[in-house]
Amino acid sequence: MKVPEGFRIDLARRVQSRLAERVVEEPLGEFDVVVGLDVAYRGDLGVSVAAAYSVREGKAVGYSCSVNRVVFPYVPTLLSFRELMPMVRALKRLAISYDVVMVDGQGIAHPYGLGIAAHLGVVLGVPTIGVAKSRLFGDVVGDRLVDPRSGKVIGAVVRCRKPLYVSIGNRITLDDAVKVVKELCADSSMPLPILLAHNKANELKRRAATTAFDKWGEASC
DNA sequence: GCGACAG
DNA sequence: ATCTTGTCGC
Repeated sequence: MKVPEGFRIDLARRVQSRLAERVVEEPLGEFDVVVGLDVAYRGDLGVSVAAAYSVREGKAVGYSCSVNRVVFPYVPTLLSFRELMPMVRALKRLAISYDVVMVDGQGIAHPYGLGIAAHLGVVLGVPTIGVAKSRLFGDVVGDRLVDPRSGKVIGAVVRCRKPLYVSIGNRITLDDAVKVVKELCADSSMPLPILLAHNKANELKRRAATTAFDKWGEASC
């Protein structure tokens, strides 16, 4: 799949830069329910899942999903244009309320300061954390990710089984983001909420609907 | 021009 | 991310 005809990458950059200015850094405070978001693919179908995990109860307390036609290719730094809508749709279907959302991808550790976790957080005005399995932007200095242009800290390297690149998405501080991730790193390679979403998405994609798509390319699941 | 590059 | 079964090893 190629970038849609007429898509202006230069304008996409400006949108990212402007939305990045809206990222809010503030303490998270008390929290219980953490939602994990992930998307699995099958051909041109994208299956997104929101998994709600209660720290207090120590178990999953709810799931929601959305099946969508993929409309944009994977392009480093433009992941939002491929996965943001599917993720938002799954999250909006979640019945239970939550305190913070963990997204499989970067927060502000992005060349324009707006990885998918920050993008989703700003658009929905909700607290988000970016948790990536690999690095996109920033220099690794000890256990920190530093912006090579400004020298400012934009993320942290947190070790679960393998190193994870954690950065704030919105309405949280890096210290709180790291605290949340560490607290949910059980024994897997990804924090529990994201792992639950990942597994559920892979389970659902095997029987993804081939019918009932609406005009926006979304189907039930 | 060359190298890097979330999922 | 996805295409893909069994298999070698801690």
